[in-house]
Amino acid sequence: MSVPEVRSDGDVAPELGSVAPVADPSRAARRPSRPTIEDVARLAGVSRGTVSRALNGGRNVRPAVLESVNDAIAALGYTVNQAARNLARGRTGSVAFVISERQEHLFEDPNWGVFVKVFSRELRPLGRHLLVTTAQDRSEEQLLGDYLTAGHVDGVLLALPYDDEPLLARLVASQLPTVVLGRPLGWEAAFSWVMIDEEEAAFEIVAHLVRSGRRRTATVTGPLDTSSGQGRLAGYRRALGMGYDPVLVAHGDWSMQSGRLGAEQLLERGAEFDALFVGSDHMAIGAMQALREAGRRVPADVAVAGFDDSVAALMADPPLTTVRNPFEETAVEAVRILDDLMAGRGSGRRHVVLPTELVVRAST
Amino acid sequence: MSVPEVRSDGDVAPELGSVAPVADPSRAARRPSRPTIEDVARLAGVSRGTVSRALNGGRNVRPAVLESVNDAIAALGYTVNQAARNLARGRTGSVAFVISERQEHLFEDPNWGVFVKVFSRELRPLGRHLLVTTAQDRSEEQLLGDYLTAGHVDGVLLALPYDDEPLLARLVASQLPTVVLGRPLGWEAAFSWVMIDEEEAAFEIVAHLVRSGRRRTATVTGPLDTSSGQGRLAGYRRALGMGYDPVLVAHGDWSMQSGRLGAEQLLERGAEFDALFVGSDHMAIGAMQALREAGRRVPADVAVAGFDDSVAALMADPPLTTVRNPFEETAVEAVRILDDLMAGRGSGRRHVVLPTELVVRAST
DNA sequence: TCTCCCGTTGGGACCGCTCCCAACCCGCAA
DNA sequence: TTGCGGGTTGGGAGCGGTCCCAACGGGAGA
Repeated sequence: MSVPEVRSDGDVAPELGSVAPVADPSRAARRPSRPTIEDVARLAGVSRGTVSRALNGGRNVRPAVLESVNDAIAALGYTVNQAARNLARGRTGSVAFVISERQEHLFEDPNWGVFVKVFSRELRPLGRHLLVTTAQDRSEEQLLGDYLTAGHVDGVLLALPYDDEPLLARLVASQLPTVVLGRPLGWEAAFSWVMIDEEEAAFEIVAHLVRSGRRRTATVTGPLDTSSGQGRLAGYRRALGMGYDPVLVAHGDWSMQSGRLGAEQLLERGAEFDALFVGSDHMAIGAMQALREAGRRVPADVAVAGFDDSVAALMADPPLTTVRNPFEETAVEAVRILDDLMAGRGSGRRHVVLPTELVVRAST
Repeated sequence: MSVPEVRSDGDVAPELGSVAPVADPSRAARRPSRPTIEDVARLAGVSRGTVSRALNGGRNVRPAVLESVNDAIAALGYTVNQAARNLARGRTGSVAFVISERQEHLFEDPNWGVFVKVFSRELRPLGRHLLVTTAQDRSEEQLLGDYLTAGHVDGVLLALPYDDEPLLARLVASQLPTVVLGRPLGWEAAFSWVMIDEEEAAFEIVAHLVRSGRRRTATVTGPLDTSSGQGRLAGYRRALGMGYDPVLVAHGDWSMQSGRLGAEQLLERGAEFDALFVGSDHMAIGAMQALREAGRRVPADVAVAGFDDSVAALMADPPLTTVRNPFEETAVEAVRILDDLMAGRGSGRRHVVLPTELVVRAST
């Protein structure tokens, strides 16, 4: 796959000069062994059990003892061995972030990078790792399902599911704690999820277009087998009311390229419009390219609005009016819920809807 | 932090209707226990030790026995318990991807998302997890250093280090297997790394500008305390030879905004140029915005070239001429090297330089 | 035929932690 | 003084693997 142009296996730190390089005696250099709970116990003059209690909340440990244990921990630089703890507790210590997308291009979107970042940050204090997994197609999805339900993870954070996701059925059956990012169409009651009110947000941004004097607003939707695609279209439709006209509706798949195609379709079919609401910023940029190539000016001839408030919105020329999608808050909330689920706290599924915000820029 | 607009703690699957919801007896719902190596041994009529051998390469196991063990594994749906294996092997089973960036805006860049994706994909068959960690500032970096060197991970994949990275010193001291993505300035001999020939790539793209008839090529560099920033500037300089003129050089920090500022500086100081090489696609987009606002047309008045061939290059108008940065291959190679390092295979540091490719588009 | 050796195999001894039960201690009511 | 009960504490029994050593068996060489 990769063809190294140059590859030099250098000696061990030759730059050390006259300082004799330390000859490593053991083959698979095992790091100097860490202090264990036993070492802490010995130093603090208590038993393993007491140290363990001290480590886990300190309930039923005398304050004086707790303090001496903590001193010992600090003195030795002790940190708990997660593998041992996980084995003893019967859990795996990791959480999977499942990105069940079939389109490679969705990785272009920096938004999911925010999820990775926030998940890992929020999971760390919970003593859990983030395991990023992806499934490009059905067969990979099958394997992924096997993996997840085989007990390799304690919980699942699921991104952007399609409504026909067979994975959803397996997750439900396996009773694996799961939180869905977005609304799992058709499975709303079976899962906990965190989402935004797509419809309301779309309604507001289209209403903004109407308020600013635009007479006919077209749209390029996201894929309609996603809750986001559906919700945003519904909001568009509600905002236009009687003015809704199917000739003004084209469809895309979230990719920049599909936004371009969508706008081209609208133009080719002779639809007349002076505003365009696009289902995502990425698609909006593609659409603007198509409009420009067709000689339409933005916003003079056509006002363009996107969705998400991703970096792309600022890269566009002119900068895009859009809706801020609270990715960070979504991620934080999802981890919180998942933690409750994994700990067996609370009852049943949790459903959270986060607020969005209209961001007006020069494109409208 | 997040203020849920609506939050309903639903009952347990009320939609099940007349079907009585299963009352969960155990508090912290422990999943049905998985089959263990002991179960496999019993079913296959062999001992634990033999199953273990079969699981780990099957050396010194008779083919017939190996087969019956594999049958038992399949029949039971057995998968190894990583926590137990890690405990027994004295390893943690995870690898940290350290993003030691101070600028939040670097998360905008979808490039590092590619790293996350490829790392997790490549690490899975090695039985290791990817732990994504970040450090925004020095104090976080301190904590991160504590964490890494406390034995929580078996290896480190380090992204985009600055030359003053105190983290580098700690990693060297701790002897933690580490692979750097990019060249660790001043620490080249102390680490293994995977990089591209920044200088050569920059040389080629600037030479392309010169070849296409441009007389004066300016540049907006990346931060000069990074190897990428330095290397790309060096290539620019070498390509211009005698024509190098400091007045044509401005500096940025990889962000789109800094690209804009860099171009503005060049214009303000009255530098004359008909071509502009920008250190990254993101910065190039910012620079193009500044040029356009100053009334310069791209590419008619000024040809603009970027670097990385990220999605942004295609979002630009016109699409950017750039250099393809082989992120995926870099990630694959880095994991391969890290695996060798962690296993104690090979000797010393490894240094790999991957090839790049000039991508010519409409901006030049 | 009798060693010797090597490929196989079984099973004991951990790895480092949590969980749980029994023992202990001490204050307070009878 | 004795009995009782609850907060503390110690330590045994795993959790599910790997590793290593001893035992076994059979073919090759003496």
